Amino acid sequence: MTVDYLPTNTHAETMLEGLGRIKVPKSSDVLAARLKQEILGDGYNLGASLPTERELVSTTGLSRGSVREALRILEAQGLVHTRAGRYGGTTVSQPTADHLASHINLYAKGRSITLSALVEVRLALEPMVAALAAQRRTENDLSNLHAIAKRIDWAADNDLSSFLEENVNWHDAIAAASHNELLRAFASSVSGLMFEASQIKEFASADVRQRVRHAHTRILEAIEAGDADLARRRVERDVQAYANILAATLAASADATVAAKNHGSV
Amino acid sequence: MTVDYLPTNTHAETMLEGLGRIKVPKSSDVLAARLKQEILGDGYNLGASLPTERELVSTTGLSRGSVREALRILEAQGLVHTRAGRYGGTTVSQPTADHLASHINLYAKGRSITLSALVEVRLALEPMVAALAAQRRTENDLSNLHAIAKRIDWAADNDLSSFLEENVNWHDAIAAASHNELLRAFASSVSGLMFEASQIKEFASADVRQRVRHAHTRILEAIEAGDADLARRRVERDVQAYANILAATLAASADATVAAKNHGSV
DNA sequence: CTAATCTTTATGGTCCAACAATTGACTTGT
DNA sequence: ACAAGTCAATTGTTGGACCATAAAGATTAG
Repeated sequence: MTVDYLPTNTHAETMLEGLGRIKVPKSSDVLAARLKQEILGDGYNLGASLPTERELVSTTGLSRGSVREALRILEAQGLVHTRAGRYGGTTVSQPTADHLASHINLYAKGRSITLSALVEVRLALEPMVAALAAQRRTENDLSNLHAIAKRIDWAADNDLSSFLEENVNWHDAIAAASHNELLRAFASSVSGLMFEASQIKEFASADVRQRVRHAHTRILEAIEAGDADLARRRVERDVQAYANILAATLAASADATVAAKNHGSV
Repeated sequence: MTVDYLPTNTHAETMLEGLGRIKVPKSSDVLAARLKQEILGDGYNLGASLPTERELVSTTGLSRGSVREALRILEAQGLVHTRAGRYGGTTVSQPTADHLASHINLYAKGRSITLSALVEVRLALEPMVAALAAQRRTENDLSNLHAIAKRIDWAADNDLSSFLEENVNWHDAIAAASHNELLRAFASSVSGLMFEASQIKEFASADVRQRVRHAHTRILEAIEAGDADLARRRVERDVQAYANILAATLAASADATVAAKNHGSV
């Protein structure tokens, strides 16, 4: 990949005024950007096959290594998927919700987002989620919620770890019932982050667990009844209550952040 | 990278019951995951240098190509940054808000999120953003907002395109004033998506522009006064009004989606 | 002595060529 | 008809070589 550039003429600054630093992009980045453009444009439908690596080599003039690096970039962005073997190759795909959640997690962990900041986001998202869920929940959504509620009831008295885990599933199930994919991705990511934080500190005393179960019951009632406003208010109160307990617990120990601990795979 | 696997013994299914498909991960994925774990763990601080490519080659036993593919993956996730030249190398970095926004955009575009779904998310986020902004805005935040408001006033009567663009800046400035980085990243991404959608369809008649300016004035007043509840209510009304106009416009033309058009660079 | 310039060299960027592993279609045998 | 084996195109991986970049250090000019 040849790039036009001018030799550094230190003396002749008189001309060439408007030139800043000349950045020479990497060939893999250029190819990744071009392919991304074609994928997002109207060139490729979902599941369509991109040219093979060796075809890309011949059409672009780059080496196979550079082509492969470009494809790794696109793969990390969830835009393509590659399969080895004959009739394999690189096909166009959609970024999954897990993909997005993973990037949200990376951002939150990298920035050391505080727990109280997470609560604020949750306070923004979850009431809306519940309201939409009340309007749109299907029978399937409801049976999922009932099943999870049952597991939570069992775990509350037996297994604290799975109690917290099922709690995340609960929130995700409600988010799914909202039938708004973007909202669900946001809400579930935040729930996941809260879950990790809850494992670090030791919330969820027996009393708290009891309150959570009660709140869930009332929220599910509202969603089942299709009462959006009621569901919103109850979730609002629930999250607020959780935030208060959190604040009390944090009163002594300095404000905790979402530490960069373990992470899910992309 | 050697991987233990069993030859496909089609007959002897009697034993080995619980074995599903054995996936053989790519060496670059394995290395990327391991490095990611070390970065997110307590191994590396921000700005710390990873081993050089050639060092990784010798310590991992992989080829340089595989090592570089792993590094491209981490780079696409915003976890590292590489510089060429002596004393260059790979250093640990934080995913930027733009990075996250780019991935959110990819998700939304890939899923063909509807405009009404975007409005729902906005309706969840922006009132909270405004309330927090009212509580926490600094003098700097306010002067930014005033400057943008001025530019919007000018553009409203002259340049429709830059009017819409400054509108995005306005929303981002409020989100910045909330001083909640995660909330800001979410809200700004959604604003950006709405902006693209607004360019496709032709909202923003003269009447709408006038309403927007008036709403902005009243919202800024509330934020400047530090009245969180007032700011929340006014934003709520503003977004709701926008949603209504949108619904009316969409009444005839079938519900539009966020088409996969052009995209910003990661 | 100071400042500009050249040199050095460790590092990432790129290319090439070859072989291994994978996998689904095809062929063959029974 | 079904099972097993063969084939071929494609990604996966490796090794080596060389180029481009950039900052520290050495040299030179004034």
